Amino acid sequence: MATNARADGRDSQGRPNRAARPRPRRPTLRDVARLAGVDPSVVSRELSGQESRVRPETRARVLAAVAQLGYQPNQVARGLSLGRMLTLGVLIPSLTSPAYAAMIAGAERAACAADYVLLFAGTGDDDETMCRQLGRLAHRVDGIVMASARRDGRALQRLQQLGVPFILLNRRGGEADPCVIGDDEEGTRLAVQHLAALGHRRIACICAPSVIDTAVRRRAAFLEAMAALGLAVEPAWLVVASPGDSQGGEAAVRALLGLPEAQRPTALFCAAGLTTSLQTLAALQRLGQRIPADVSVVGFDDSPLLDYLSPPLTTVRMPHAAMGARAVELLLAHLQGQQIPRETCLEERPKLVLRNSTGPASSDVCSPAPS
Amino acid sequence: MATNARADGRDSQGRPNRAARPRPRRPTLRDVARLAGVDPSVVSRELSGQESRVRPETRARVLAAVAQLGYQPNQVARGLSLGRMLTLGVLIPSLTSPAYAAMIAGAERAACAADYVLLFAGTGDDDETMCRQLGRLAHRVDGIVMASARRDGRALQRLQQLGVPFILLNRRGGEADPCVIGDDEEGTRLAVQHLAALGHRRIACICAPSVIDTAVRRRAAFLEAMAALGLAVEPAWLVVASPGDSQGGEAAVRALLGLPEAQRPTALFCAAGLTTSLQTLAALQRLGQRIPADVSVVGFDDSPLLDYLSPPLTTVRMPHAAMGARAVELLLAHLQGQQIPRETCLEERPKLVLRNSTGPASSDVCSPAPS
DNA sequence: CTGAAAGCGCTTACAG
DNA sequence: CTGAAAGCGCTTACAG
Repeated sequence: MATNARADGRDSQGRPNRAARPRPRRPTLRDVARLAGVDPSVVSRELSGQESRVRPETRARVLAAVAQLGYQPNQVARGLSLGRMLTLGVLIPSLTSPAYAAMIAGAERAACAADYVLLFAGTGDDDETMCRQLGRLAHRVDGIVMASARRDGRALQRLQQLGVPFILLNRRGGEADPCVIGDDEEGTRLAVQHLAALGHRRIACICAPSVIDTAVRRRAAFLEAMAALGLAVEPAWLVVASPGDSQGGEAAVRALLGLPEAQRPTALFCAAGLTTSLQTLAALQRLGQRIPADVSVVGFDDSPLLDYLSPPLTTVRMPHAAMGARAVELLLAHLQGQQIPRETCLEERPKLVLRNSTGPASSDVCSPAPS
Repeated sequence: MATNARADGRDSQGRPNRAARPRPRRPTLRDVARLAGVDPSVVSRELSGQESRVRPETRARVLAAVAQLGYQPNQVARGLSLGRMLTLGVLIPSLTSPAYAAMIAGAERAACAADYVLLFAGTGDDDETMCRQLGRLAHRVDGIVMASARRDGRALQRLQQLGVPFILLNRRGGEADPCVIGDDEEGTRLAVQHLAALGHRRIACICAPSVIDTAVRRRAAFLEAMAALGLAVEPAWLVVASPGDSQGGEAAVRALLGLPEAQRPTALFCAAGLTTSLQTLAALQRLGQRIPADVSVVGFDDSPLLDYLSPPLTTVRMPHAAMGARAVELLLAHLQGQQIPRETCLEERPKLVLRNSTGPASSDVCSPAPS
């Protein structure tokens, strides 16, 4: 380390930390009123933007005083008075997951635009932690965005009991729980159609377990898309890999590769998220498969880092940031008394980001590709 | 999409959204007091944990009332009364950068442990946005953690003027600004020593521009480490790549590869962050270099995804989460009137995560490696 | 040990 | 248009 830390909190000149100097009292409404020679309520009215409630002459005095003191309203006091906190809570499984990080970034942007502020709470997608964090947040916010794809656990129930307006993000709820989800069905369709267009007829789907709401929807959409293309699906092609399992991708690959030659898929749609996709890719290569010559792979969820893989991985990119923003916008609309739809599926379409992990089905496929 | 959204905000049974139902009024201190038949101040004292200020008999009544009503104090009112908000603000360049996401995760953990809550504001590492977000946060928080490695801009000055206690995270400030940084010097040393131990004598260093505080420290530490090993450093081996520049890695590699054979580095220490490291790796391979056979590479900042690169990239891993946690802990200590050091360098050491991007210096190196 | 009062900084009917 | 008052939900001296 370059510089010595001084444990006495003073710098080399012996002055106290700037941050430790007595904090100047912030000017209040009353300070402004006194300086302008009016009643505090006048200042309040002027500042709340209620037009023409105040005489121009008075207003000038007030504004001058505000400027002179650099007055900024205390939002906490304002919140207490209004019975609103001007704050939203956001529960998030992981700040280090790119998908959720993107949702949060979008949420933050939307909140900022509405002059709301966001309180975050990490949950590790753990039910107990979610419940605890809900309790912590509930009393400081006007509404809660609960991001998670998990359907099990008691967090949703807790949320309902809390009496705080909320919206779910990235999962569906019961009949009365508003939610925002991405169009995972369309994303799945894009992946399957792309693979089919390359001539693949034996396509496997690696999905997360059914407690993950997105997994349920992707699996169903996969089956639908295959059926729509007239492609049969062997039960063995539907494999489950838990996103938390560091061996999930490998186990899935082994199961698939262990199938009799004629039944072995030529393409994999790995719908269980980024980590599992990477595991799958690595396991395939470790087991001697060339990608995409021997087997094509499409993953779910994107990352700029994917460009640097070899081969770079083709993936479905969801509009995560837009989802986060939408959740906040809807919650805010709801707080203002507007009706909001129970389920909102983003109209921003998922995109297939083409890289190099997919190619034409190898020629030893029994039947020719459909034109 | 599978389900129809009903724009009227009612479910298929015509009931209003759960979230739209009239919000039950939360019980207040007065409700508890009334139920327990005591004065609100008694309840307040009991709940603030001031021991033995209340008769056991009374306490029992109060606690029963609290339990019966499920009372939870309104933290905003509490904050207003205490003159504290029980809230910290965190400015962060990007929620989608793994390094900052990790710091934030650590910060959140520490805040949670102290019953504080965190307000986040994204800045894009843009000075104007930072200033704006500071203004937004300043009046709702007891203190601010400003995370960023940038030294330019007016955000720090703004922060100082605001009069809100603060701490910088991942950069040093002026003589009076408390900060928390990682031991980038040690991280750099690890990288250089590792490379030297493999027999490399011509080691290049790709750094971010000098407005990035960590870049300054890494470059200096690189020079020191090289000198300590008795290794000369050609000026041409010190190359600058801006983390924001999508071509930065490639340009650096071209410059280095363009050097006369005898002067060409056999190893690269890419200290400009994850993205630039990946660009560098890709550019090297695109230009026909085998890694590590022709050239060894060490990157800065880690990610689980790096395991899946080919070759997997050896990197320096900084204790980002611990840094974030420490910043919060120190700020909190400071808020309680404790003196805190002006500069805190994490004693958690950086780790060198060995993967496969480094190997012995190729045999055509002029001089043998030092034992 | 307990109660009554004042106050944190703001907002909003309600009178002038 | 402006002022005085009451109140948001809590805390904390100050008296009993």
